[in-house]
Amino acid sequence: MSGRILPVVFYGRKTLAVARDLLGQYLVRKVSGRTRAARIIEVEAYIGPRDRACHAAKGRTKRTEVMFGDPGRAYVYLIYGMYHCLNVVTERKEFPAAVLIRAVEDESGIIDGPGRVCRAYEIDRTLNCHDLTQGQLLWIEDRGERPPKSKIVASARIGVDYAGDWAAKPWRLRIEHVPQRRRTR
DNA sequence: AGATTGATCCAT
DNA sequence: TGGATCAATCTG
Repeated sequence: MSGRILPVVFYGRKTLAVARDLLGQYLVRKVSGRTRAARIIEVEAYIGPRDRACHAAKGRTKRTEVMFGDPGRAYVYLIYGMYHCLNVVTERKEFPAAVLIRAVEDESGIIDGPGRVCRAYEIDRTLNCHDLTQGQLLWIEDRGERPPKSKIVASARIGVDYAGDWAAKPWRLRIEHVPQRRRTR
């Protein structure tokens, strides 16, 4: 099974459009000679220097630098000293924005939560800044399984209460028929 | 509800 | 250079 590797022009668009269009696409990971793929079912958008939930709102630092660069790169960071989160960089160069991959589905079932996705697919900071458009190590491809717009449900982003008004933006997108794990926060 | 865990960032 | 913070998850 294979599909069309998403090119730079896919990523270099408005972040919400990229986020929506990433749903149903396949995250593909090649590690030690084995290739695995998982369908993306939930994402979150982080959009620009004014979005207080976006790491780049704190400025351009070594960590956030990749978000200011070319679209189609991976932004991978360590959170709580234990888990990794995978984002894809969007928009034009110099405009910091990204889409967080929050949940996927593969033959083993649903992998819910960005830390679990990275753990299951062996994604860590060695892949930070990785070019997702080259079909090597890690990429995203279109297998023609994108959901209709009517099946996408939007809600507030998770774990960004510190972001004031920006926390309420409905920038978390999920394919609706996929059951959601209960969350207490 | 509380513990875990370490890189990062900024104020002391 | 220390210490608060954190796009999370696991165990109770």
